[in-house]
Amino acid sequence: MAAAKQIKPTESELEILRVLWDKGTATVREVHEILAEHKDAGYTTTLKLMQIMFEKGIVKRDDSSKTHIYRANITRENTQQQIVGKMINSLFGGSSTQLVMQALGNHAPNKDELEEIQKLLDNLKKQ
Amino acid sequence: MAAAKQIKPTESELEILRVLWDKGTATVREVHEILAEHKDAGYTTTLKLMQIMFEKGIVKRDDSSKTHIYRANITRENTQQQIVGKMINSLFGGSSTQLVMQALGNHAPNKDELEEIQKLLDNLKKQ
DNA sequence: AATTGCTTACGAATAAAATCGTACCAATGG
DNA sequence: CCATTGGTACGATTTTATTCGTAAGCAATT
Repeated sequence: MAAAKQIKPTESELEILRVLWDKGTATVREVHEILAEHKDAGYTTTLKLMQIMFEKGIVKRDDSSKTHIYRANITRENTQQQIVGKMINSLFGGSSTQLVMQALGNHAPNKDELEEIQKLLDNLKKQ
Repeated sequence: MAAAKQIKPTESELEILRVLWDKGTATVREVHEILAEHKDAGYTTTLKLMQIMFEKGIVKRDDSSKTHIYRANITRENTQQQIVGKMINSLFGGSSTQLVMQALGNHAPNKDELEEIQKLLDNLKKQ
């Protein structure tokens, strides 16, 4: 198995990744339009960031036509795992439970979600 | 009520805060000794960071004697909430459930912890 | 009184991230 | 054919975070 990539996207890179994860593929302009709704930075800034991400291997791109088409090269799941893991260690003294309590306490889920969590919990209990 | 502080500690600042949260109060040297176990940076680096944190209001200090005594000026709970909240939005599309599943799935808690989570879950279900 | 050791203060260097201006290229429409 | 439009490339600047060297104060010890 290939060594796990130990890549740590910056805050801005994460914003871009979110768009790519949602859309699957996107051009710089598409990404930029979406980011611009909430953030204000010029087009070339987004472009440059995506170029840097390409150099780092965080995204792939198809440059066969003039307008390049980007896609994420790391999965949402892996990135989540990476970041959550680090946060558990740095903020919750290594206890995932503490994190879970914090998350549930402050952002209560609805009925369906509660059920889902219950199921996972039941599974964990069996082991 | 005073407006909630929207302070975002950096990575290094978080390391220092962890020590202060654990110990309650500490001198620069004490903090530094602990950090130095895992990280390698000079004493004045830690000092400077703590001075900056003081300017930002992240920590308080008692400078009545030569060796200043520091303590955190933001709570662990608030900071956790802040950071977890942001992560839920930026990485999990606003769904705390997704974060919880991720955390539990990859860092399974032990029996006692499972019970604790179960209790919280039961409480949430009642509402 | 001089030396040593521990402290804070603080400017400055370095590193990393984000931003933007400008050049340049290709396709398109007049 | 030329101007316009929309794209990439890329150097330079700005901003933020981190690191450290050096000065200066103070107290204890020689």
